[in-house]
Amino acid sequence: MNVRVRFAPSPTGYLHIGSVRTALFNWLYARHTGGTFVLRIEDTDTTRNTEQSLRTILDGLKWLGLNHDEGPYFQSQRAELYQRRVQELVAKGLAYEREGAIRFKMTRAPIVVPDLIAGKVTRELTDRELQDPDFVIVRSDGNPVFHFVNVVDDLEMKITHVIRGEDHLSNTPKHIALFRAFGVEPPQYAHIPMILNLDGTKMSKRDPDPAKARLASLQTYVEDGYLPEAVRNYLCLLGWSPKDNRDVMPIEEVVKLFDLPQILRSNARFDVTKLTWMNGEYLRALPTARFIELAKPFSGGHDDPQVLALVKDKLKLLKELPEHTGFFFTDDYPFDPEAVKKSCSAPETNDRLAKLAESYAGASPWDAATLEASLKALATQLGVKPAALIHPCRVAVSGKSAGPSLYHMLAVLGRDRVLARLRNFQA
RNA sequence: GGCCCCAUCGUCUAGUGGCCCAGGACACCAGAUUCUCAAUCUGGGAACACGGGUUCGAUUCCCGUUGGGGCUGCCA
Repeated sequence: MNVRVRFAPSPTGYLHIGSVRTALFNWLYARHTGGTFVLRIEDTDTTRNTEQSLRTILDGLKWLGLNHDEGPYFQSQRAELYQRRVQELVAKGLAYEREGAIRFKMTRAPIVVPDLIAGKVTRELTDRELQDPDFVIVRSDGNPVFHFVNVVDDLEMKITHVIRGEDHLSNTPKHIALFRAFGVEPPQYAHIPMILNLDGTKMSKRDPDPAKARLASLQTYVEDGYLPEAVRNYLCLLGWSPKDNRDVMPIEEVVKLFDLPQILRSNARFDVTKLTWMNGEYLRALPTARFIELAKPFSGGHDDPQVLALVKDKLKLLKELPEHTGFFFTDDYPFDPEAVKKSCSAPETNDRLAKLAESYAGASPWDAATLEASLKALATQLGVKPAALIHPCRVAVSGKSAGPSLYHMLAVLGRDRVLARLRNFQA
C-alpha cells in the first residue's frame, strides 16, 4: 500500500513549534516509506483565516525543508464536495437538521481507536455524550465544522496514516464513526504526544511570560539565527530516538530509521538550551563560504567575509554576530570596564602599548605570523611575558577581553587601525 | 466533575524480567589545554514518583494512589 500522509494546519495565526514537529513527523514517515506528503490548508473558519498566516506556514515549511508532494489544497475551495457528502449522510438517515445546524447521529457504543503509538484506546462516553452523543457537522451558518471536513478530506485524499497531535485523540471516535458512515475503513492513526515548556505548561504565543511566548513560534528561531537543520534535528529527538546514543545526525539518517511504533507515548519538554547547543554544533560544522552566506542577513550590513570567517566558531546563534564583530566596523567601540580593569591595570600598560605600536609600525608583511613574532620579540626585550602585551592589546583594539585569536584579529583589522587604536588607548 | 493518555537524572532519552547498585546527550561543578573567550579532552554530582501484588528475581508485568497532560464547542 502506498503511504499517504498529510499536514493540515489552519491559517489562523503563527506557526506553532508543536505543529512544526507534527509536520516533521509526517514528512519523515512519507520519506521513510517512499510515500506521499500532502499539504492541506484547513481554512473553514473564515472569520479567523488570514493571508499572512498562510504565508507563514508555507515559508516555515520551506525554511525547514519539509517539502510536500501534493497540494496545498484549500478547504475553502471544496465547499461543494462537503455539501455532497452532507447530503449523502442525510439521505442515508445518518444526519439530521436541528436548530438550523446539521447533526451527525453518533453511535452510543464505545469506539475503539487503534493507535500506532498509544495502542488500542477505548473511550467511554462522557456524561454529556450519554445525554446526547450526536454532534454538529454543519453550523447553522452553513459552514461545515472541522471534524467533518477533516474526515471527508482524508477520505477523498486517500490518506492512509493520520499523524497528528495527541490533543486529537479524544475526538478520534467521532472521526472513525464518520468514516464508517461513509462506508469506508478509517486510516491508521498515530497520535504524537505534546511538546510542553520546561515547566510543564502549554507552549503558547499568548503566554504571559514573553520569553516563553517567543518559544512557541517557529518565527523566533528564524529571527534568532538558528539553522533549519538544527531546529529540525532537535525536533526529531522530541519523542523519537535513534536508540544508539546519537543526537546530532543528518536528516537522511533519521529518514532511514524513523518509524511510527517507536515514537514515545509521553509528553516532551522543550529545552531551548539544548537546541542552542546543537545550533552551535551545526554552525561550526558549516563550510566557511556557506557560513558567510547565512551570516549576511544578521551582520547589519557589515559583511566583510574575513571578519565573518574570524568569528564563525564563536557563535551559537547568528543573531549574536554584531556583538562579536562590532569593533571591526567602527572606531567608536565600547570598552568593557571589567576588561580594562583586569588587563590594563599595570602602570606600564600605556608605555608597553606605545612600544608595541612602534614595533608594529615596521612589521612586514602584515600577517598573523609576523605580528606574533614581533610581539614576542618585544616581550623578550622588555623582559615580560607575552601575555603582558597580548591582553592590553586585545582590550585596546577591541574593547573586550574575549574574542578571536589576537594575531588574526589584528591582521584583519589592518595596520592603520591597529596603530591608531594602540596610540589612542589610554589605560 | 466525567472520559482518555502518560510517569527513568533539572531536561531530552537508552532500557521490553536477571547483562542495570541503570547507559548517552544538554545543563551544572572541577581539572587539563589555550593569548582571552569559545571549542576540545578528562573527571564529578544527578533518576527508575509512591504503595501493593505476580515472580527465585522487577526500572521492566498487573492493580491502586499521587502527579502531569489532553478532550469534554455550531474552534481547529
